[in-house]
Amino acid sequence: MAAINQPTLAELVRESRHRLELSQTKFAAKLGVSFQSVNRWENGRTNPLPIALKRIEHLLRQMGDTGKDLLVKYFSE
Amino acid sequence: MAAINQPTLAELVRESRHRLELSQTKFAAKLGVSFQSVNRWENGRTNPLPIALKRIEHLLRQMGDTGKDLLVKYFSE
DNA sequence: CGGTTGATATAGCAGCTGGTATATGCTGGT
DNA sequence: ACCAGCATATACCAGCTGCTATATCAACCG
Repeated sequence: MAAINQPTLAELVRESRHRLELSQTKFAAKLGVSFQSVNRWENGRTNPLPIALKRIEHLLRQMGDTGKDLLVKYFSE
Repeated sequence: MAAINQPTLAELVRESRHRLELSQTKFAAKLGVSFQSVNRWENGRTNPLPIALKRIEHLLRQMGDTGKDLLVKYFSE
């Protein structure tokens, strides 16, 4: 946990989603949130709640090497 | 997913937590939410967001037989 | 060309969340 | 008896969420 919080939570979300090759709608479904939440995160309008960050971290872990650098960059600690 | 939503989400939360023998604070930490959220859920003041329900379902699945009946009762579908 | 479909962006609003703070009761220790 | 610690309950408020709805744009297709 403990993702960096500035200035790039938006990047984390968008990049994670792109690496999974999912639309905002499908990524949202995978996380268990609404598509609007993902959209707002990516456009910097709101920040993900901690439980959502935890899910994103979990997805990155499941991706193996594909998600490793993002894990290090945003969840190191 | 698709937990029943009435009249007993509060019971689901409290019962799940009790079976894990955790305080509200520790259960909250396990879920990735604040202790206040768990407290509000158990006292019927608010309902868990979908992503939180998903986490609760996940915990119940990890509990094996201990959580089986709750899964059936609240997450059947 | 016009129509449809999928993906994205944005708004408004009721309801939920986390942080901070206060209060109660209970247990264990001095 | 006093008190520190823990678990619980509740309040307030800024920020986030889901829902419903609208709008734009690109790709496809008849």
